Parts: sequence; C-alpha cells; structure tokens
Amino acid sequence: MFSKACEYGIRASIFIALNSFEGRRVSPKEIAEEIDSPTAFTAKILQALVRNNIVSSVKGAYGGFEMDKHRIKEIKLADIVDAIDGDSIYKGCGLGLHACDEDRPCPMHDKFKVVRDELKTMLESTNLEDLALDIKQGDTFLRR
Amino acid sequence: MFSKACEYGIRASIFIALNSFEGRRVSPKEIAEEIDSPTAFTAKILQALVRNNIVSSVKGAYGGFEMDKHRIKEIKLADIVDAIDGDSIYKGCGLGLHACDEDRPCPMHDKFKVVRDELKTMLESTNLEDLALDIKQGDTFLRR
DNA sequence: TTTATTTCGGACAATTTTATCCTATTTTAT
DNA sequence: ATAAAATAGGATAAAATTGTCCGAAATAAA
Repeated sequence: MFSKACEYGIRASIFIALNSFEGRRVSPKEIAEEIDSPTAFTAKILQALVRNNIVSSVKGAYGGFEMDKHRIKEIKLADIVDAIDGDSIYKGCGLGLHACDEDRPCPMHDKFKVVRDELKTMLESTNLEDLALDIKQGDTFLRR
Repeated sequence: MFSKACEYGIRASIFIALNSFEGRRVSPKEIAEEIDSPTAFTAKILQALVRNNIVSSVKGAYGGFEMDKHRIKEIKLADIVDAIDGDSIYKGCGLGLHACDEDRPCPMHDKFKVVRDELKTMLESTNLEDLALDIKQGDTFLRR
C-alpha cells in the first residue's frame, strides 16, 4: 500500500511527536532504533520530512529532530504520505491507466474510487497527536 | 496500490474474458497491444494466471489464451490479485509492522483496517463478467 | 575562536520489480 | 512424419526502490 520509505516516515513522525511533547529532540539513530528501521535510510526520509515542513531539525551539539508542540495535532497522516509517496495513492487509477477519469473510466473506476476516497478521508482526518497519545497510553505500538 | 504486474494481469484477464464470450483465443501479442503493456512481461504474467487457474492456455497452431465461458462470472478481482500480488494487501499492516494485530496493534491499525476490509470486500464482490460487459457496452475502457 | 556534535547531501551498493530475449516444448495442420 | 505456430520457462538486462557510507556544512558549548 505505502512504500517502505513512507511507512518509516509515518513511524518516525509519530515517535518524534511523542518526544516533542516532552520537549526532547531525537537523533536519527535513536529514531531508527525505536521504530526498527535502517538508520541511514531513515535519516534520508527525515530530510524529506524537514523539506516538507513536517518536522524541523536543529544541527550541532544537542541538536536533533523535533516538532512544534502546538502543530502536532494539525499534522495529518495525509501530509506525511503526500510528502513521501506523493498523491498517486489518492488520484491514481486502480488499473494504472493514465487517462482514467469520470469521462473515460477504467472498468474498476467506480468501485475503486469508493475505496480510494475512504482511504483519503481516513488519512486526512487522522492527526499525529491522536496517534502519539494512543502509544503513550500503551494501547498501540511502533515496533515489530 | 497494486503492482504493475497485477494491473496488467487484471487488464489482460478482462480482455481474455471479453474474447472468450465470442469463443476467440488471444495471443500475448494481441493482449499486450490491446491493454497497452509490454508483450514479454505480459506473457510472464499470463503464465502465472494459467498456473493459478484464472485462464487456460492452448499451445500450438490456433492456440492462445482463453477462459471457460461459464466460469467468467465466478472469477473475482480478488482471485487475480491473490494470484499475482498475494494477500498482503488485505492482511498487511499499514505501517509495515510484522506483528501488528488486534492484540498488539500499530497506531493506524483500527482506521486502516476499515479501509483494507472495504478494499477486500470490493475485490471479492467484483467479477470479471460485469467488468467485461461494461467494456462491451462502451461504458469503460482498457487503454491509456 | 576552537572543538565537538549533528544534520545535509551526494555517491555508491544491494535488492526488488519491471522488462526483454532466446530456446525448448507442445500442439495442430498438412 | 514433418513443418509451422504457439505457449513455457530460463537467462539476462534495465529501472526503481531500498539501503549504506562518508565528507561538507552548520550549530552550540567551552
């Protein structure tokens, strides 16, 4: 469904949010250990998240990755997916047809659209704060 | 969402179904031209469809790929997706966690499950005959 | 200002997916 | 039987994705 990069990106974002509530910055190494992902690859994904204004970074001693505490609830899963995988998952045709739309639909179009729109709505209505709080309460997990 | 192989597989199956209604066998070349896909790669996918009993093949002169006319309505999109991409799209965790389930869910689990189940239901309830008939009536298309 | 620390970013490598090519095998028609 | 036609399948190549490494740039603390 999502690329590996996107999966890591979402997990990393949740972990950073969790720590930003406590005012802690985290390093790529710490993030990768916590979300069980390859460190250098995760660092690359963090760069993309920074470029897309999902997280911010601070270089130098005592630096690391963090999020503005008050923006955490404004950041939606859709923002992260957009930043890393783009919007093809919302907009693309189920059969990979470039010109598939209402006017010239593929055979799956109508039925696929329902599912795709529901996915879109879900991603757009799920914010990082809710996800982070579930983890904090031990209801959900980021590893394995 | 689906792999290229799976997209080609679905498109090819629909085209074969369409021709099998008329009792015509079709070649990989003809299929690839009609669904706008690479011929040799499509041929490989057809082999997988044959192995998984989605279509049958006849070698030698006047051979080609065909489907049992009476089974066309019994074949669901889910069968084709299963044959080519496996069931990870139904069963996999949205965040790629191997051990994600009801007991130890990832933060996206509940919301993702709703979408994934709807996708599953859609694929399991859509049969090749309906898709082929839509094309025949000029309501939907397999190319571009 | 110097040093230690940390992200940034480019180059490279491994793996997976997508795609091609060629030969073997099977089947039908003559 | 033989030849022609067609799928089967292995080897290989190209492209995309995933993953690693290392030096440059930036920053904070001393």
